[in-house]
Amino acid sequence: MKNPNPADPTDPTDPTDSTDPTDPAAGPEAADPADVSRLEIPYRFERSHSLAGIIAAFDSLESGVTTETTVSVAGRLMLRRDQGRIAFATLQDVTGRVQLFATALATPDFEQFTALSIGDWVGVQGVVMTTRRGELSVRVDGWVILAQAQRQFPDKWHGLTDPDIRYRQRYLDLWVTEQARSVFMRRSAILSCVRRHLDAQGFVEVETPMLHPIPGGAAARPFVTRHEALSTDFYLRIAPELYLKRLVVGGMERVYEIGRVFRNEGISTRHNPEFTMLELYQAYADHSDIMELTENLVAEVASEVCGSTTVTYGDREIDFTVPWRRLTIEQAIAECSSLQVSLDSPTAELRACCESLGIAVNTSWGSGKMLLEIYEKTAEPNLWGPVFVTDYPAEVSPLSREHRSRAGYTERFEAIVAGRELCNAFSELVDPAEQRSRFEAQAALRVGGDDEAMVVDEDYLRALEYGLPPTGGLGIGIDRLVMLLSDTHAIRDALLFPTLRPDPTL
RNA sequence: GCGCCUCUAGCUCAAUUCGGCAGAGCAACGGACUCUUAAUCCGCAGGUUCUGGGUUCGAGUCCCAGGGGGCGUACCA
Repeated sequence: MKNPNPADPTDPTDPTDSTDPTDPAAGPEAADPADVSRLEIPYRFERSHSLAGIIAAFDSLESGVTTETTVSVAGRLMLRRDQGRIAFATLQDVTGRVQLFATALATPDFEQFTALSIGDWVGVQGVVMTTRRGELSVRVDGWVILAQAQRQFPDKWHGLTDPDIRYRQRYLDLWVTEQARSVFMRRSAILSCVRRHLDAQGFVEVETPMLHPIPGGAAARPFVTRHEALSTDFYLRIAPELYLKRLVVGGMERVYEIGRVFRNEGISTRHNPEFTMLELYQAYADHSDIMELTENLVAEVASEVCGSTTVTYGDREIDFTVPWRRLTIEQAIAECSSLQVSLDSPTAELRACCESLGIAVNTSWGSGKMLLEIYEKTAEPNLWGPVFVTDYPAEVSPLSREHRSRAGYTERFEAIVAGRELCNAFSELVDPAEQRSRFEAQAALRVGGDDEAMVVDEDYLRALEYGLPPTGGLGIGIDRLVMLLSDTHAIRDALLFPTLRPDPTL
């Protein structure tokens, strides 16, 4: 540490030099010895321990012990208990809280220390000790102010409850809402765990464009933006899928991307206009391989991040232990509603079924779309899971390969957990001619007014014509995974800065 | 987008069915206090009651319009 005593009286930059109230030459401006705003802010501070690190290292210290170990710590002052000639304060950093113990004898500029405000950032250096009551503390043998809180912090006990302030001023929420801190630390742990597992299996992380000349890879309304130099509109990507499969054509046999995708659709407890998607593609694999990969990945992440493959979600438990259950769409419908329907059912029967469920049937819908709607209405919200729902109709799966033994179906599956889709995956459609006709069917829907239908991507078709080997692909909504593994029920609680209407008062 | 609910001090909340002087705790500020744990005690200050209209002798409260947020719903992952 360059400057072991931040308040060293021999240090020419010591801020206390300029705040001597007895110095008549200082004039009226030097009136208040406790005015912290006059202290100089250093350019760096060398820290020896995080606060959790202090707790871990001195866990078993008995009451009333003063060690000979000097540490330096930093964080925000969150509580202060002045006691005359001594003072206690609670220092907090992202890892935890430790008490500071200051005395008029041991602490330089004691008066200024007790004038610190709640929320001020301080760096403290001193010996580790326990108080008579046994509270692990750092004695303030030296200290510097690292930043002033010029605005008042929220109530030290109640914190923030207004969701609007919590999301708009996340920088405050993170200090006063313990749960918010833990969710975001866990989110970070989940992401690094996912990457570690995929890397270990030989997957390569890649980055593909976010500005797409043609929106593709999903059915969603895109955001449009403009590149001035090229005089061209671009779309913010709604999925990286088609670029990742181009990379498999290019010989990158196992690729994944974790990144933001953008969909110009509604905001709800489960939807944010920008969200994080994991997509991966594995050459030579089919949907069964991807199912195994998915359940193993999620179970391992749960185990490492939550300590168990069984986690609590709301008032129930989710057991991610492998293998997960598998159900075809028809089986899922039958189990949840006792309706017996499939692609083989007469169209009139499917239509009647939709109408009795209150689903407004569009004339452009085929049997596949009606079957999917029936599934989404009757089964999906009632499946607790985790369960793989398989064999989606080709009509609603324009990028999936036909089922090897069931005509009209594809080798596509979704994992359903807590009544919601966690992932979407399939044996990839590799036949360029078939892909062209699926795109054209989508384009026809688009002409019919469906502005979420896909458009023909000629370059992607050209790539397929060079040859895409058998490939399995997977997309996982990372935000939803974070929600499931952190027991949060609104996506904005899993996002540091959820999309909000701009504050009209700013 | 639609429906319902909500907005009071920096923060958390009060303000008597059905309209009658806008208040408390914490924080801040001044003071006391050598082992506190949301420290305690004394004192002081703090308001465009989201905004704009209206009804009324009188509006935080009732009505209308607008704004922010929440929940549900639709699209969607």
